[in-house]
Amino acid sequence: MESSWPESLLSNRERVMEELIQGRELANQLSRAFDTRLLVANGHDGRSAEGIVIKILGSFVNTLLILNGKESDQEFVCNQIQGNSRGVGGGGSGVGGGGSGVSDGGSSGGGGGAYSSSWSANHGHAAAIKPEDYTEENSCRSTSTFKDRRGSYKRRKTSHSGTRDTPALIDDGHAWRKYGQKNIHNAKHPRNYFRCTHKHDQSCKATKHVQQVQDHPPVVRTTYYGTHTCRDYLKTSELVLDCTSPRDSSKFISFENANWLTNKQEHPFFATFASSSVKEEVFVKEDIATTDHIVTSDHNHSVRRDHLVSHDLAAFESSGPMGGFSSNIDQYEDDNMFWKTIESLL
DNA sequence: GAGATTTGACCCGA
DNA sequence: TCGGGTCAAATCTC
Repeated sequence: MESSWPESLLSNRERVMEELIQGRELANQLSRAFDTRLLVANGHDGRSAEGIVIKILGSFVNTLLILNGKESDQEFVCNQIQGNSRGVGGGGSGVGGGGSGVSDGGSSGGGGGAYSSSWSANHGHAAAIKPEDYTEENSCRSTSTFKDRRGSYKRRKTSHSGTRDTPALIDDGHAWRKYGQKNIHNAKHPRNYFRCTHKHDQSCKATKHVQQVQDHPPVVRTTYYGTHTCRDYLKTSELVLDCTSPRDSSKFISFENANWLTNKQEHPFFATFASSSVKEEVFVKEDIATTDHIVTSDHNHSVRRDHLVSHDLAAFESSGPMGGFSSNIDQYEDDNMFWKTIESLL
């Protein structure tokens, strides 16, 4: 089989594999630690977990840099992460933080979640509601005045993008603003309605509905509608490894809540470690329809990174400074063998 | 004072 | 007609 990988990447394959294997090992360690609650039971203060998480991040960062033809030093990467994780732990703002932004309750320490398969099928479809639909003519019928336009909207049709069940409200990396709450017929808990904070300034059509559907154990169902068309570099960045055939879907790794204002000019990748969030989350999605693996820690870290590997090609819109990453990797999509190996590792 | 949340009103589709 | 989705004024929080 002739590989389409360039020589530089071929020579780095082993290193990539080593990094990924190491990352997997570290992730397993962390997973075991949380699963058995050893961190608490043994009186750990969380720093051991932090170290593991940092190593995992460093390993994946190394992998990505290698893939991008850049050398890296894991120790340096870890230092970058640790450096930014100090002195910020108590605060936090933006999505999920205390203060501004819809925080999804700010209770992101829950843990696992699962997307419905419909996410993949529908993600990337714009919401049925379009700005041009909101004309005076069709949105303000009857006797409503210009000031009193409550309820004047065009109801969505089929823009359902996916659902996610989690034990608690989670921070999905986007800035949401609550715009409504309704008691639902035959439902124990009210449904909360959120829209993207950038609905108006960037015409982002993404919305979501959040409703607790179960008490014991608590299950919160988040239903997403539409896709984000906003560019919030202050809070969100996404890194994609769009490297398999469309049939096999994609892998993308997102680093969310990145502060692109910090050093972004010099190296946008490392700029992602300048976050000021309070949560740390490693989210590896193997297959939306089958298996989810989520490892979440919530011990007052300043680093919050989502590593999301999904099968949704359309999910990632080459956004912001990370766009080049995707294009660099795209050309190697024929090498399924290698990426299947990576996939199995992840 | 700015931005987020609450809450009742209004509209649409089934 | 009813249930659900959205709007927007009022209120709250920082």
